[in-house]
Amino acid sequence: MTGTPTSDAHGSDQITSDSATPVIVDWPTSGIPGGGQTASGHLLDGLNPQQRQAVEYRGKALLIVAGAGSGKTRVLTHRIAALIENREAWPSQILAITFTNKAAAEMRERVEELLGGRTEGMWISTFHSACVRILRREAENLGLSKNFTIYDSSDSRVLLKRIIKRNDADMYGFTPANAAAKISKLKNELADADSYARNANMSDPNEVAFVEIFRDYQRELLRASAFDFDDLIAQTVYLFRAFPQVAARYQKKFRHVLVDEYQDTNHAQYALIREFTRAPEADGFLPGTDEGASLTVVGDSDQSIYAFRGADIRNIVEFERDFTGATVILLEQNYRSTQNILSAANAVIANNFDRKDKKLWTDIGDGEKIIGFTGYSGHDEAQFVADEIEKLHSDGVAYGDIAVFYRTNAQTRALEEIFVRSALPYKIMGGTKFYERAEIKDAFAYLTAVMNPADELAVRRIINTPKRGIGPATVTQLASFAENAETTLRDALREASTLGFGPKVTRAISDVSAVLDEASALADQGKVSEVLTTLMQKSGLIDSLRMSRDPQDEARAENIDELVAVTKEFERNNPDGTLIDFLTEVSLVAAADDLDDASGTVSLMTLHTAKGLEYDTVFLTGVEEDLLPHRMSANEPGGPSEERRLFYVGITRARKRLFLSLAMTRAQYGETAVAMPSRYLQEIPAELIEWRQSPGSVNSRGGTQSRALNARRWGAGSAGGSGTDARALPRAEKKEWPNKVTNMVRDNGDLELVAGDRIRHSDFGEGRVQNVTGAGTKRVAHVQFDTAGAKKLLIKIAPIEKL
DNA sequence: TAAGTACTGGTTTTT
DNA sequence: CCAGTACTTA
Repeated sequence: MTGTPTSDAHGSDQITSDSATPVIVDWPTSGIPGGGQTASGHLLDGLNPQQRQAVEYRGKALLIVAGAGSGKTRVLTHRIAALIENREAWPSQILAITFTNKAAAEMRERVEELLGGRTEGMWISTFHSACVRILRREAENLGLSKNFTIYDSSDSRVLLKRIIKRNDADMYGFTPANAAAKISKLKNELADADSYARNANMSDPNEVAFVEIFRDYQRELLRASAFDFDDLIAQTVYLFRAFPQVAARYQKKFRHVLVDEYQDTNHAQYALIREFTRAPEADGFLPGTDEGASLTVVGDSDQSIYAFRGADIRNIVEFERDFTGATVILLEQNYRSTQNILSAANAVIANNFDRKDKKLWTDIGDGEKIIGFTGYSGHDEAQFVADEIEKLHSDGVAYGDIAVFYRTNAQTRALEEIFVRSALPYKIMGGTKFYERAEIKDAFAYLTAVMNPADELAVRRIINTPKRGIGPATVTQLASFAENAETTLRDALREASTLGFGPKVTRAISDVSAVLDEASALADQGKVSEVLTTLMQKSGLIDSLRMSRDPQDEARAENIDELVAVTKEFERNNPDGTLIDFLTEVSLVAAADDLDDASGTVSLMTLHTAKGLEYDTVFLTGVEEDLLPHRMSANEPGGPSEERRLFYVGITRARKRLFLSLAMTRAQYGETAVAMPSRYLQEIPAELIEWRQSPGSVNSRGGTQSRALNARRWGAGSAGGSGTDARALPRAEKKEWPNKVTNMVRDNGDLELVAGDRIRHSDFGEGRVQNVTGAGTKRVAHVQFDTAGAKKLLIKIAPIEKL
């Protein structure tokens, strides 16, 4: 222990309170390569020479260029474990930063496994969580509330919408979405309204309007004591720069900083890393003798897919220049995929110019060929995916080892419809749907209003939810009263009786105010779930949903019950957790629950979400122009290259089997449009793909002769040959394809089916029921169709009739 | 003020 | 196709 008065004065005991960790000035962080090699011996077992080097290297800066599947997480976790095991660092001196919550959770788990616990005090988190932690801890030193709210992008847009309207800036073509994008971009560059204004052409009214919006936006955030996602990073950087003694505490604490997915860091994140690894300044009491922390970054510029969000590929390309004396280690051996899959990936990515040539290789053999399929429509494609999954499953492949990828979330609709019909268990990953539902956001707004009364956005959201007769006019009056009295909207509610509203309105306002006060008192004693239930009951929200005659409101009430269950779960996991902790977690960890219950189900996700994951079998769907590359990025500089990397990321997720599929027509905005095969498809050597149905053999009018030939040729080789070929003829006669599943019979009610029944299905024609399994609404009919092969159908919603 | 209707326009990826 | 919006009416 340094035990100096200074560290106490600055509360550094707070930082290290989780253990008796000394803030050691002369801790041996570097220059002792191999110190205690024996101790980490088992940590080197099974590593190849490059991986081993990456684990053992000790120096100020290390860049590990890790190709897809080359074991980077393994290297990173082993490196951390070795540092601890060799007593080169305490757990609390480690800061490991990942890009997603999922990656952080996985890393923690694996380090824990290697060390048998002993990760107490280690910071393994995302950029955003780490920054929130620091900002909450330091907020009060800076005159900010530590109860600040974190605005997600939709909150930002709501706020911007009001500002734009107020400023009449829509005249200049500003929308909440484009203003938010522009502001986000600037914040990622560590620019603020003033610095932007200095460089902007202020004779352009457009620019003036924007600067105005930016300023107002930031002012409103401050007034509400709120940070948006980008602020979390940028404000932490500002904090460190403005208060070197605060920065020094963290610089002394963290001796080893490790950053995953370094290619996806933006400028603000880069600056933050620089701050963390800077040598701490003398703080007036202690000399600034310490060296900066050692930095390890892992990345692969071929997997940079977040440039659209400000990720700066130069951060990784210029790493050696930025950090003098840096060492670079290259990991090229792939332990994940078959050679066929890697060859396809290598061939595709080779088309990106200005990249360092890098070739993934494996010694596990060629494996199966990539399978290609072209459907008539998105539904046809989805049916293919479902059929193949069923086939694999009956061959013993677990659903949990299968994933389906797509470029845009809109593509899930067709997949979902077919999967539900086919009774395939699936889970959509990363779709933060639950937390985006209106009723859930309402519930959060109540909690937020309790935690941070200054948050006007939250108060506005709940003030008339449920409807209590407080209309926009009343809200505007309240807000302008607050503005004039230089107080908050929340406080204005308390003054309602003095503001001359009608008795009914006044009463309604005071009631809301009282409910918030009551909950606030409760919040001081902990128990998030009690705060929530109180709010939901006394505000009348839950009752209004239960009483409603809108059948959907029943489900909404259930969602709120579900949220209460989430808070209880939170209390179990965090006995000391406060309301602040809960709200922080949910605003930052929208999709972390994906980890646990995804087993036993097929995983559906976007290509972006897929990064960092791997599956035995991968279906990469919608490999079409305008989708991949997406039409929005096709014309942007660097767009097609980034989309190619996205494709590359998708391909390299597959361990054993890769399916590439596309459709000739794709439904969008309710209309069907003709789709073209993606340009990237032809970058894959033809001999690597076995086409079940190639793009050339299908045209948009339906089946063709060549298609039939083709289908027979490939169909003979594939197991069963059930679906695809046989459907060619009946389908070709149809004028329209079944791309509007929603319009069909959705509810067969209690249609009774037993083995032996004949049925007719709108797509598959006639067939005989073999078997019925499941119960209630989940009854599934196993049907042998005359022409379309065997299918599983969810009886309740399948478009079928009994004959 | 609230509820209901007609209409628009927008649609990439995410912490 | 959908959500969100503007406009009507009670």
